[in-house]
Amino acid sequence: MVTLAEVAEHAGVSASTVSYVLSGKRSISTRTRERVERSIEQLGYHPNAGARALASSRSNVIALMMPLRTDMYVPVMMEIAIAVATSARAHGYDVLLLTGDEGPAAVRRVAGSGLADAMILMDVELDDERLPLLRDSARPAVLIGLPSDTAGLTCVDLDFVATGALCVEHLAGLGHRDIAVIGEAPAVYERHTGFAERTLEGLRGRARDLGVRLLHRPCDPGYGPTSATLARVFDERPGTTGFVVQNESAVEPLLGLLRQQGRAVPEDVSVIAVCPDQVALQASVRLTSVSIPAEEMGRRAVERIVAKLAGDDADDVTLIAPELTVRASTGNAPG
Amino acid sequence: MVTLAEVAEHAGVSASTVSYVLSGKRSISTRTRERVERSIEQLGYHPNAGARALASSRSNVIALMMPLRTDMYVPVMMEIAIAVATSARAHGYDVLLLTGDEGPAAVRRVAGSGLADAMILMDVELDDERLPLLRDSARPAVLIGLPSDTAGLTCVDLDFVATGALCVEHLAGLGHRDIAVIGEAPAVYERHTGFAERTLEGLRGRARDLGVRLLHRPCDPGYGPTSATLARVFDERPGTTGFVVQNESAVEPLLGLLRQQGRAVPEDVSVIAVCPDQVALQASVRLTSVSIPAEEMGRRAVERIVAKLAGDDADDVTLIAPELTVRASTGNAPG
DNA sequence: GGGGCGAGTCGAAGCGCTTCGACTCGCCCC
DNA sequence: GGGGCGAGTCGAAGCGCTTCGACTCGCCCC
Repeated sequence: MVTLAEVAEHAGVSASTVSYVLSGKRSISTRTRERVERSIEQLGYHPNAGARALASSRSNVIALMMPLRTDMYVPVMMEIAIAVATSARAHGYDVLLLTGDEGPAAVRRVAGSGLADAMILMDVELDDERLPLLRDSARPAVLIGLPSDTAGLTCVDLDFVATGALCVEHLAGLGHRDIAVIGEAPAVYERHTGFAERTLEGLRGRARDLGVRLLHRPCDPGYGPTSATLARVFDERPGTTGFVVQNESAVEPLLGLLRQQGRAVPEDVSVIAVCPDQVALQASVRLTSVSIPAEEMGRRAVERIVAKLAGDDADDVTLIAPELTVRASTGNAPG
Repeated sequence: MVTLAEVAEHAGVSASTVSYVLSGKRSISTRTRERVERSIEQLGYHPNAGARALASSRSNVIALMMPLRTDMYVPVMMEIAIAVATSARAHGYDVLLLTGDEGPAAVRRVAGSGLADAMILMDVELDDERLPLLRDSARPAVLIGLPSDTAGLTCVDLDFVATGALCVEHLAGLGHRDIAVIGEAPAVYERHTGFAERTLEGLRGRARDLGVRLLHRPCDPGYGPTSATLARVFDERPGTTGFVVQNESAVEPLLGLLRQQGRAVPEDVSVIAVCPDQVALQASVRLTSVSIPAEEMGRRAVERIVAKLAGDDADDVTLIAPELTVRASTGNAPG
């Protein structure tokens, strides 16, 4: 391993000068800077991360806490993770991958050891057990998701309440009076996952405002559960003409089942999904959807973290406004 | 931040004694050890990661290089990543998340800076540009995937050649003489991704041996491309009765399309998939499949890395034998 | 009863950086 | 012409650990 001292010797300057060339914290003459840069290049020098962290008390690492479970929104999680990693690198940070199963202990460990300067948390529950620790911690944190009480926290999320409202509005505007919601797996609601609860809140609120009947049914992933859920819906509300789907793995099964039952989309039944654009476009009917801006969520979270590490200590909630794209799966209610 | 020196003072011992309690590298009396452990507990001490890395030249971090692209096997990638993170923690390591877009530069940076002690690489191409660097590097590395030339490298992968062979064998054994392969996206083959090419090799080889006709068609993700690919297949080979699907996003569309065409599965057409068990079980027909053991791949990669970090410097290739599970989507060829 | 040995503990050095204070030197200004 | 100032550079200290050598002490053995 090449050290800074070796670079200094090679360039004929002191170690501190090399350090200042690297950090730019003091002015260096062009002549010296170029000489040092040439030595760095020639020797293939990379600053030792541990030494740098120890001396500066900055690791230049951001921890990302991902859910361990893979029962929901896998592509969204993955896209967020990749966006976080990519944006972090663009700001000079690396990303440490933590899984949610370590829980609060991971927060303590990472904060205490200086492994990371800050953390980003995904899969936030309404009353998440990691929150008290984050509020106390000296290290900045950003949540991707929204707990019940956001006081003292910085959050980035899609505005899922508005998302739910938007879906009902769109369907109601087309004349649908009986709307069914195919939701996430029951387990997702049982642990009070923020986005699922908030979407429901938005759906119900607007349905009430507009005098539309709303039936919500959680749905385990896959064809079988979707089929059972659909049967139950038509059993309880035979007049259902509008569907809101917030469950990626139910999308294609639902479309296939409706086709089999001879219900045309959108002539007989309208379907709107809350999902990434990619899913909406790859389905067998091009879906009207509210997109989940995973890349933007990851990127914005990193931007907030970087700002906080640079001294901005405001806590705030960034809600991304939902965008509804009308495609081929929604139309006027029949009759 | 609490330091080791503060723990030492609190416990009334020297700093080195605390260090030896932590590492267990020298014997410590039970009395002293318990006193130190109590102080650590009471003060909430966490060793500083940077200082530890600097002094020991070990970061206890494993770098995981993931593909940036999300055009294939997202759930598999995600499951591997989670398995790597979980197993790494079980062995006392943390995981640094790198994306593939930094390429060889990332390998140099991580190795040179001591950010990580070792690395795991995913999404390996047959002639991957990162390989020469890995062969030279002093730091251990494990590939999840298989390049053309494995000399000087340690790899873990499903035996995709055997996987391909197994699929053809199963269908041929049921009397199918015309088999079509719905493959990954064209881009996956264009960049010579190891697993895709190897599966094809296995499929073709065994088809030749058994005198079965094989038609391979790459397929972009989604319903539209699957539909077009299927039409092309039946156009070129109207007698096709067996399908091998190695493309997760084509599975449900394919089943739906066959149903629409009035082709019963498995009475008229047999379908076998190469995919995680979860996908096979959630499809509209319970699929006969060769499973992709993502969790095992991630775990084994970590085990090999940990062994190498402990001094085992053997290079070897771990090929996981494929397992075929017969479910409801394959049966005797018609007629 | 003295020598040797292992268990247990300590002190100091060193890992490779950053950063602070101090120094030199040339220029500009009154 | 002397004082002040900013640009440019250096040396030393210090960040919080690990690890090596050395020391003490009690026990066991011949």
